[in-house]
Amino acid sequence: MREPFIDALRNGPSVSDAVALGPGLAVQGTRLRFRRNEEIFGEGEHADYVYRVVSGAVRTVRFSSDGRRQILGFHFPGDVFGLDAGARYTLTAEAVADADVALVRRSVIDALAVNDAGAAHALFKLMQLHLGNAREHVLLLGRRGASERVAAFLLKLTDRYSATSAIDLPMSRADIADYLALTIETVSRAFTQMERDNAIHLESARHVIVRDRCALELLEAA
Amino acid sequence: MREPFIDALRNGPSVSDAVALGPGLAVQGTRLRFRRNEEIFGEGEHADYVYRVVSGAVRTVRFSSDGRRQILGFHFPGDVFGLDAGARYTLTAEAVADADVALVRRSVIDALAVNDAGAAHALFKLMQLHLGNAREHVLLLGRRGASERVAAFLLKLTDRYSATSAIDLPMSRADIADYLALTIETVSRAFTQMERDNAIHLESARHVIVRDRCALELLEAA
DNA sequence: CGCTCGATTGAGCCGCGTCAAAGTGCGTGG
DNA sequence: CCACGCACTTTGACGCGGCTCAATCGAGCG
Repeated sequence: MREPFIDALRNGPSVSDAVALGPGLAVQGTRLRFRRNEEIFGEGEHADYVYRVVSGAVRTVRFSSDGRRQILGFHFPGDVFGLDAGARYTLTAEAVADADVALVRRSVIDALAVNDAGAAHALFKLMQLHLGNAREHVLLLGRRGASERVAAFLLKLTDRYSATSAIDLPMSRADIADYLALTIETVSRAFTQMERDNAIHLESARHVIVRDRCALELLEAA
Repeated sequence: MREPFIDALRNGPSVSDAVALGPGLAVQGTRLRFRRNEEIFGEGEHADYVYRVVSGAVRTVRFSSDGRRQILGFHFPGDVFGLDAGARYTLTAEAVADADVALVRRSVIDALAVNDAGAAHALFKLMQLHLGNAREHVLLLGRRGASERVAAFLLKLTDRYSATSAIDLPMSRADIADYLALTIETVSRAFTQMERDNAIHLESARHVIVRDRCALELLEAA
């Protein structure tokens, strides 16, 4: 059993801090830093904490018995993760890039929800959001081809996390592939094809510039 | 805008009834009957009610712009649906077979949650359950071949809804295909192959008997 | 400068989708 | 009760999109 407060010693000093889990839902928490690919919590562990990304990026993952992995979601600054979970986590969370995360004891959250109906409602809203994301993910995997998936992925990133047309990808091609249920080769080919079609420009592998948003939206809908 | 109480007149008499949405979460509600393929609520409508299956079966669906549909889930007696949803439903619910459903005004639920922390917690647990199901669905679509998906589908049905090895399928091959993101032909071939392998016996198209559960589990994990 | 990991590109193959045609069961009406 | 019709299911032939295997390329870092 890992213990985040012990990790705090490994990862550097932790600070007590106000953690805003949602609108009207701020509680006292701790802050931790994780390095690239470091595990934040693992499937099956006691779900004693709820997390929020402060900086960097986090992925939530599940591994199949055959060794394949499926990334359930990427989480960026402001996103909450680990809230879904009963007694134990049902998935693993890892840092995609070096990340600062805030964490709050679940017991604190539970106590707050009992006394504060507004807080309980905020938690419910968060679950709605996560459920909606999971549903979109099902749609993405169920009813779209490779290039449509990649296009949808890029559009989602621009909409949520970037004010400009430039996207910084903190994750590898392997991460993208395991999120979209494709292979790295197929993802790479989709990027290349989009650049040929002048829909995007690959400044580098991890830095994409959206040239023609409409072209991507067309691809996504296909 | 459709109004369930008006539907009630169309569908027959409705009765006021205690509706148990979860452990320690029973409220006064109404009961309605829907016929096979009838719409219970549609994507985009005001989400004024939460539903629970009393008898029969219900599917939740989303349609793509290209006309393809994805079934997000099947709901059987005891299952709650329509709870996820903000102001409006984000998906459509239809009766797979003739179904009795209980419905409760969302305002009643909200009011209950404000005053009763236990009720709020029960609602949260329901959302956790739904989120877990959606995640399993992502895993199913992301990392499994056709026969593995069908095997997983059958096992899920046996585990949840059947005490014996006999499964009554209320849904068509098209429904199964749109849930598993396959074609009806591929689903049909998977069934046939399983029967050849003596894993199941197809008493009829809608009545499956599991002969070798281990074979199915082996297929599922593949 | 060279090593290593990640990304790209290419060739070939396989599983599932597509198209097409029987086959089956069930409800309806004669 | 039987005959018909329609909807659903099954089966077959074939093509294509994405996976596999393999080689090359490129960038970050010691």
